Amino acid sequence: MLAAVNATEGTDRPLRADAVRSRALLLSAARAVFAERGTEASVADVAQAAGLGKGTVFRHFASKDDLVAAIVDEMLDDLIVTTEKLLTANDPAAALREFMTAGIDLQVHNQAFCDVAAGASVRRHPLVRGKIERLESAVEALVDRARRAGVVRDDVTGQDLMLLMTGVYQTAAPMLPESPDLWRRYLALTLDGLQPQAARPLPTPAPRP
Amino acid sequence: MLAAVNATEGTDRPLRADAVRSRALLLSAARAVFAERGTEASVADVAQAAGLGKGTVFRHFASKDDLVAAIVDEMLDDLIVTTEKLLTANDPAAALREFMTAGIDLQVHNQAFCDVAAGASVRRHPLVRGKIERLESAVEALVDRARRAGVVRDDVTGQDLMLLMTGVYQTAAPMLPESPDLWRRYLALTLDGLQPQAARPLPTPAPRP
DNA sequence: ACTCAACCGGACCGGGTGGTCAACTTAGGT
DNA sequence: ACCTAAGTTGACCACCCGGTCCGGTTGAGT
Repeated sequence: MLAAVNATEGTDRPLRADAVRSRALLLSAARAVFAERGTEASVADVAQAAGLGKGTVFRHFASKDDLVAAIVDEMLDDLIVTTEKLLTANDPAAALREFMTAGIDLQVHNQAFCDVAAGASVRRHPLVRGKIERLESAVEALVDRARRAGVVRDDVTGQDLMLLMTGVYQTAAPMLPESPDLWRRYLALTLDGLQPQAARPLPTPAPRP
Repeated sequence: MLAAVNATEGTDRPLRADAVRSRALLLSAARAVFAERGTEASVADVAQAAGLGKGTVFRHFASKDDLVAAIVDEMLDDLIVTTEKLLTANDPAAALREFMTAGIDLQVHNQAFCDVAAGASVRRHPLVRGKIERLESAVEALVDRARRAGVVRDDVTGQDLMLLMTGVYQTAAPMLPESPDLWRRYLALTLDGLQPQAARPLPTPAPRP
């Protein structure tokens, strides 16, 4: 009933050796299954991929949402590290382009991240909310720097960049099986639209944060 | 078993009066339900909205896919008419912009069309495939005209426009409840990227049709 | 070696899906 | 008025899902 020993360990007694092993198998399997089939893959599939029973999943994670959130959390950590590294890069324009490339590439290779980027309900999970906010501030800083360097139009915001990252992917997504690199075409086109030279006034303001 | 009297009528005996009425109620309900909740809304929900039993749905449509296809077919007809009308408009640049606006607006107000545009399986339905191809040629002609008038970069294709139409919507989609007009921002940004003046060479060719 | 709490597994539950069917109702030609 | 084929219905089926639970297993402190 109240066996909520999930999330970060260490708060309670240390896990037994077999439980540590199961947890690792579970996370690894969930990473693979959610990457391939998205967050809608079933708990039973994850359990089977881990070679464990379905009940074991719910021993380690109170709900499927918690399991998904744990995996998404990892992915966001990676992207945050990448993005914060880019904040110290020499070329602000290249840094911005590389952030977009990294974000889209992640979606191409990870269906679960597509779901998150496109607004899956796991976004509302407290663990994930916090990470998204941290990613947002890193991206905001990235755009600030590019704007000050005059390499992007000055009416564009960090949130715009986040949304465009998913939008560019979604643009190419229907053709993904036939043209796995098509997203680079639309990324280039979008980056052209972000140039200061291309700027015509935008009709709708960026939404409140 | 072989009661496939669906699709266009007239090939078989005329429908009985009550069947005509039921079919109309069904189509009308399906239009509303799928528009609001997408193609994943259940057959039972459509039946209830029509005030009919679930069995009646399957008398008129052999499968849920066929029902969805019938509704999507109607939507595509509307968009095709709009697009072909724009082929005779005076301003090729405005025509192109209006096509994008119409396509995105349709997605905003019709969840089922979002699903189709984003690659839902109903795209493979023969009825829908044909209509999409007809829409594609109309859009191709629209882009040709704009390209010849020099108002869009010359490396852009009709398929690009189709994909960008859904991409722009998807870009703004996560913010739709809070900012229902945000898509206009990203449409403007994308149109800026489509200007000949903004053009830098695209890294990936358009996919084979 | 013994013990017991921690752990595991899979049958099971309630709810939802697309699809089927036999019993009932009804339209419409005679 | 009547008869029959067409139409309607909701219970029913098989299958899937997330989540629960209890009986059997096992790790680890003694």
